[in-house]
Amino acid sequence: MNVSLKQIAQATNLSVTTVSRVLRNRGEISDQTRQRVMQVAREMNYRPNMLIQGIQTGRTGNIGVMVPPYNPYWTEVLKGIHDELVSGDCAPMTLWVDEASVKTDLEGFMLEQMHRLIDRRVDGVILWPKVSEIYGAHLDELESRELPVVTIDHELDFADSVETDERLGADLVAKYLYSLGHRCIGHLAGEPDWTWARLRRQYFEESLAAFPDTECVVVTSGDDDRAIEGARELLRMTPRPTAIFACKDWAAFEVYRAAAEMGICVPENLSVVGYSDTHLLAQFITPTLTTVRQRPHAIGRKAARLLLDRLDHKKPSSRGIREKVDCELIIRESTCSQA
Amino acid sequence: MNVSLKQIAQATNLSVTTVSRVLRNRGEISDQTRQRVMQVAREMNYRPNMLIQGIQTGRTGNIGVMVPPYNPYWTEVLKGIHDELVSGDCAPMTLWVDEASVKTDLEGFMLEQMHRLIDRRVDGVILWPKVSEIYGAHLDELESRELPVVTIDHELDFADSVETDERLGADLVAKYLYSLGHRCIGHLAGEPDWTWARLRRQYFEESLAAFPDTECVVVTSGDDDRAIEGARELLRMTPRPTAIFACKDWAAFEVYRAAAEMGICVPENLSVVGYSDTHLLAQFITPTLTTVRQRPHAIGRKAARLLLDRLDHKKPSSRGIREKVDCELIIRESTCSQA
DNA sequence: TGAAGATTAGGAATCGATTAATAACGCAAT
DNA sequence: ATTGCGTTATTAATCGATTCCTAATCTTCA
Repeated sequence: MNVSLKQIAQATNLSVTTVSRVLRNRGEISDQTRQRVMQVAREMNYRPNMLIQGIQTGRTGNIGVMVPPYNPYWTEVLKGIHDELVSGDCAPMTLWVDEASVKTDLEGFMLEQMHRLIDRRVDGVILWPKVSEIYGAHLDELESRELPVVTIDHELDFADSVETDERLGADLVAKYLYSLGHRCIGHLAGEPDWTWARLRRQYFEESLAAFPDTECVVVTSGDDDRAIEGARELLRMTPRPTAIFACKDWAAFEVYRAAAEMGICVPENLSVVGYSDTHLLAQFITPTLTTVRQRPHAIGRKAARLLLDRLDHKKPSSRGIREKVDCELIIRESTCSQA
Repeated sequence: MNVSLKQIAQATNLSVTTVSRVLRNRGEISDQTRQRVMQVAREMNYRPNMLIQGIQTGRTGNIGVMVPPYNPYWTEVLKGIHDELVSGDCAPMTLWVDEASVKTDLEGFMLEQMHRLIDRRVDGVILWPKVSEIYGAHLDELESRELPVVTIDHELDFADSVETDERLGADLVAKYLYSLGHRCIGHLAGEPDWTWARLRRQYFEESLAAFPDTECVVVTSGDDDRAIEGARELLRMTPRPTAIFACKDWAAFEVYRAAAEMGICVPENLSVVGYSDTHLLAQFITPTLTTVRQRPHAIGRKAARLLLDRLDHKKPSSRGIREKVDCELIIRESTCSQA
């Protein structure tokens, strides 16, 4: 069981106040008293009770994190968040919202999860929301309580945000494919509910349009399960695209499968580019995948940093800080030049 | 900002006591008063303060989770823990201990992390420790405070544990490879620091020994980075094993690489079996990998359940409950019969 | 009308810790 | 001996909520 100041006070024949002042290093205390308290505290294995500090100062040192289904990318983001929070003497409380496993009343469940965080008096929240979820009741709870919020890969008007520099990523892919000689390029886009999917598509179209004689054909893949249908659709087009930029590595893999079905060789007859550089996937499929490597750990760190700064009132007035994290193109075997 | 009972009391001209009794549904309250309080509480967006309940009842509803580096398997375990805790109105506080990124004083860092949890007064802790870390100071902190502890894939004498039924997994692999005609079989073992690695090896040797005319050659791979060396070593042996059982999917992949280097075809000249059925790896490498599928989500759930039961004193006296979760053999392309 | 009984609401203590204000204490100077 | 100063420790209030105990109502019936 845990030891309280009272017990230390009894053991030392001092008042609770004195013990508190010793341990917090406040006020004048004689050396003798100080050392006696310190020693007894150590012997009794005393540890401060942050619940109390939470009540008194209004700061619990806990940061809520609400994320949709886990995946390798998000695991890295979470690690980044963790590392930065811990370095600031805070701790993350991570709750998941798995759309797939919540059968009914998704909004209700999200509200429940948010209340779980609020009831525990988290100092702030890091969110990874979809556009379709923006106006949910759970966000009102945050806003009305004036809890600092940071979003990732998405923007909310009342919150700060961190995201990959999508413009840069799109530029890298467009420029690279163009340099290989590709002119008719397909894009397998993600659900526009996701900010990143929308931007990725928009910027890619813009980037490609900056090069002469290029054409961009877009198909939206929707759910992961149906990505292969989008891939088939792209490959049935005439003229057939000589390269496909998939909105994420998983979708790129579905392009591989669709191409295999139709007897199209990657990369000889079709160059494929993914996005994320998903661990265990991009490097291990055949052929290995050319992809845009994001920096999820850095993104997580930045999000946490932003939140900690808010808590310390380092950015008092400004609302809606937008941070971008860079990315790079990793060239592997799935792309080659087009004669 | 958050609303307190005091503010509701002022708004309704009642005492804090009465407001509390209404919201907690204790004692006799007139319908009129009850409804007035309820309405005001709703209007003011009141939410209970679990910090207070934590102080008073000694239960915060937070469960500490301490894990080493993230990987797909662990992400699933964490999700299982989360799901079960949430269903029991608790929340996980997950802290990582990444050996690779802690340069010096790993033990000190683990103690720090444990203190982070203890200072926040978690009700219990779920651990994934290595044998070499068992006698660290951070575990003493748990034991001396009598905090309920559940370990995963590992056993500590003062804690409950949940792990895959390694005996079953070893049996499945041994029986299957034997049935394919393999007699000389290699095992690429993991560091014996890990309980699972030790058991996996031990049980596999035992299982295989139960079949006539079989031979099991074992090489310990050590770190992930050096798994390929172990694989090479196995493949240079005479007689060369016709099948290799790798302690985990990642190691199996290294066997693929070593085999490729030496011009050995999988599965024609070498059958390979992995362990875990790691998402994104086992299904996507060529050839797809025969492997033992574990149930990490179920393992996580069970661990959390065990802890919640402890908290409710459902298993008062018994110490060291050992739960096993079953597994199954997923047969894919990396294995074939040996003429 | 008055007392017993049933309702309903409030006061005070409690949980663990912090902090402002105050009370003892020793010591030196007058 | 008394005043005054500086040092050191204690009392009391506070944070938000709960709970035991008590007080103030209102009924009801003799």
